[in-house]
Amino acid sequence: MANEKKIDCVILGLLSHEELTGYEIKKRMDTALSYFWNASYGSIYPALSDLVDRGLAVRRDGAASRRNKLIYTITEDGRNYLKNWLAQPASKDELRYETLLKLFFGAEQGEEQALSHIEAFEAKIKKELPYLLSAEQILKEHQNDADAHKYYLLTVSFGIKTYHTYLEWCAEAKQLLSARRG
Amino acid sequence: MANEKKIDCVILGLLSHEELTGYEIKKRMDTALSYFWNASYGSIYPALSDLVDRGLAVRRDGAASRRNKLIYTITEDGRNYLKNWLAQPASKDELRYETLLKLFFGAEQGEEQALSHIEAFEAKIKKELPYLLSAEQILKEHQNDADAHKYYLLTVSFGIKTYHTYLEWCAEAKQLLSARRG
DNA sequence: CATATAATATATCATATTGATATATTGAAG
DNA sequence: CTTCAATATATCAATATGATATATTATATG
Repeated sequence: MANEKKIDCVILGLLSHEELTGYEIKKRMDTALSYFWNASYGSIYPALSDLVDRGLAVRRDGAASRRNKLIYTITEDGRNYLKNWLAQPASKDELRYETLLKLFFGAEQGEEQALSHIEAFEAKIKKELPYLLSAEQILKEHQNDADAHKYYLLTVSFGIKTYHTYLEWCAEAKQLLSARRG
Repeated sequence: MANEKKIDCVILGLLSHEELTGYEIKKRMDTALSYFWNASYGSIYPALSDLVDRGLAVRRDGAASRRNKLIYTITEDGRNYLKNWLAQPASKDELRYETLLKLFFGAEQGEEQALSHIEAFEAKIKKELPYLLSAEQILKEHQNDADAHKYYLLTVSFGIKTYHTYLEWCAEAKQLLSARRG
């Protein structure tokens, strides 16, 4: 055990909520999960075929309705596989912030450049925050509709809290760097 | 441009501060950078050989002093390569938090398990926080010794701020889940 | 109504990275 | 004088990214 591929688990997790196409899975990833998890088409599509081969998901041809849409549904085995993975402690939580990395080596670049990295980061966070806030709004309203909403809300509130902290840090960091220039 | 491998840039960045062995690079990564960047031996050692081949670093045999220690130093070309990369905007900032991922799919596992994921996360953060706080202390005392310290301090304060927010969130999340049980 | 554009949809592949493991030396503790 | 932890380099299968190719459908615009 504990050898589960992450991509299989995320996909099964999303399929545990609803049946989806590969494209829709990527969209969910880019919206609902993007502030704590990411995946590319290059891992999603092969993983979907693999999950079908292993009987953890089934593929249905949605062509009846329109175009070559392939719809995936989780199986009982898939649900058990997911549950087994969920029962294990999280093996890794990590950040990969290129902004922080560039800032760490700031002595090599000077304050102007360091400042512009912070400003770009700040702008990115300010742009994403409204989406999280509106998601929170909607989730709070429909809190009792589905059990999944409660957990979704927990992760959204994590995102909102950390994003606010990021903005606080940006303000302080900018001040610290600017002050030294004057 | 903009095709720089991340691993090359982190290594050159660390070498811009001081000459290091591959093992020491990994150690720096695991301590000073771990809360915003990570890398494995499997990427460090091949990258070092590659950097030497491309003239961005030089390898010196430290065997004179002891054992088969290979010490790496950044070259002028290496420094220029680093500066060029630093001048470009950060291409990606992302989290990869398995804890949040498992929590997102909480409906499939129930509140007990969700709670234990949060508790494990909380414990991990509480364990790491003191290291950041002591680093902050030391950096503040030696703030003016080297230019690099100022930038290091910026990233450390980012870590401290976000970790405190994580702990706040943990408390709220635990309460939310526990309240519903009673 | 034609057509340009954006969104939907699947797929592949070279390149990058992880995670695990193997091997050996050195320093410190008991 | 031996065991244990730390130092040190290295490799490799498995995994994931990032970029790109291709085609269809829906929508907007002159």
